[in-house]
Amino acid sequence: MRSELGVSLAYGLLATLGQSIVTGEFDKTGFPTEAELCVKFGASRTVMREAVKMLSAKGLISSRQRQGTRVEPVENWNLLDPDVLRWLMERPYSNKIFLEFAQMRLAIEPAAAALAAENQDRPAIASIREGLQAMIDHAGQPDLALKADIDFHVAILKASGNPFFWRLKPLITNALNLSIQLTNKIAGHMADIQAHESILVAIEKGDADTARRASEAILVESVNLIGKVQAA
Amino acid sequence: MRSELGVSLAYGLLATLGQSIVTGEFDKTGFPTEAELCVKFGASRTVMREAVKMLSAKGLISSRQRQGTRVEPVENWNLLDPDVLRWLMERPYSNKIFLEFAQMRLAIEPAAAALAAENQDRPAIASIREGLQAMIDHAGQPDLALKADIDFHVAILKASGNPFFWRLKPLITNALNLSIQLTNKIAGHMADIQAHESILVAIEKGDADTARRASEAILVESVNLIGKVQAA
DNA sequence: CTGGTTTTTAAATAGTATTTTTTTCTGTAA
DNA sequence: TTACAGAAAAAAATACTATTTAAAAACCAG
Repeated sequence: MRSELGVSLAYGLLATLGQSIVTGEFDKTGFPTEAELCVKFGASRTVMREAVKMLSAKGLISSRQRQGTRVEPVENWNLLDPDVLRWLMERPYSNKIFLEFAQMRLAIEPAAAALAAENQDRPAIASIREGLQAMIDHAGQPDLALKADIDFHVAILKASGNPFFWRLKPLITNALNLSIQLTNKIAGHMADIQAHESILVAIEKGDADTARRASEAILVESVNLIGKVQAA
Repeated sequence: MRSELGVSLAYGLLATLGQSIVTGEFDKTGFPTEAELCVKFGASRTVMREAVKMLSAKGLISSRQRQGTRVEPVENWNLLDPDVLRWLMERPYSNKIFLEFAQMRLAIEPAAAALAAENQDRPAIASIREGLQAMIDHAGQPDLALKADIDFHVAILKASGNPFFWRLKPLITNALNLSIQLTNKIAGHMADIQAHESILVAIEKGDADTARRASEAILVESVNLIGKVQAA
């Protein structure tokens, strides 16, 4: 049996099961046995075991012989996994996690901006500028502007030269897609081009402190905005 | 065939293959085919495929039909995965990654300390104090002091109340084990108890700014120390 | 450049091994 | 005779093996 979406069967099951778990579908009934899952999804045991292994690698479940497979408590879920975070953000009643995510960005991105100013990786800084230019060029087209906004922020992570920051790219890309849409929805809010530009200018000048503060300014604004959305 | 170490066969293979990949063992020869791996490790195809699936979930390899399995470029490896980071830190010539890791801590931990001061989660703050007390009590015993030091830092992440910070626990625990040993080795250096205590006091008082600065002080010191080790 | 061949992973199928819980049995002491 | 402790057996679930078929992509012959 082939999956409908072009992805492999195992990855299709991974997504289906992952979403079910974060929405609490197995909270009461407990997680099914391998055999039950195979029947339910019409997949072979081999494929099902691969999917289960990947879910347990993400911290969502754990399996033990004779005891079966159990959903792990939420605090063991790997929020830093892009899939896990997306599943969580897509489910209903996910307001809190948007705020917590914004708090984490507030720790990461100003530090990355400061490092980028020190690091002076010219090609990487050029892609920050490209992101900003795309934001300006597509100001009227929400989808393209969203993508450009994300590119801008991710390019700063790259320019920091620190692979730990750069590694957050898939996480941030994924989450910003949902996060920016949320803030734009309520207030008719649009990204502040000037604020973004002032980060870039500081990085280009090699002024780490100013870059840090400019990044902080945008993110504090973002945290406040999400707080407002939640109140509404 | 059962594994020697009590871990499951798939997890044993995961570790063996993961370490081989980060030390560059397959750089020249290319990654073996499933069949070759099965022969080499005497495992069944199913188990081998589970291990390969987990490695690809960590970004180290990718598989495509007919093309075989390939080692991904380093920038695709998931450094935020505790296993991947440990494998990288344990291999020779890993100095750079220690510095980069310290830079990331410098972004995260002061922010977590500030949030902890605002959050005032009493039980969590109590465990920070327990960590500090253990550092004092076991000052003469390197192993216990190391563990206490780690407990202290991790407890701050917990006290922040932000699950993204808390999620870094396995990563930080793993990496600090190797990192603190590195800094202690060279200089005959010991953890600075007073500096640690000043973070705790600020958190207890609810003074976010002071907590942030105290945490920064320790980590800047740590970054410098690692820089010195590299010079040596 | 086209169509078949080959290679390699993807998936399915069936069965064995192992572990751990639960139940049942049994022997002994009150 | 009953109660209980401990041992033995059964059962349930995952862990693992072995093999086969399918599909995709590269390769090669014509």
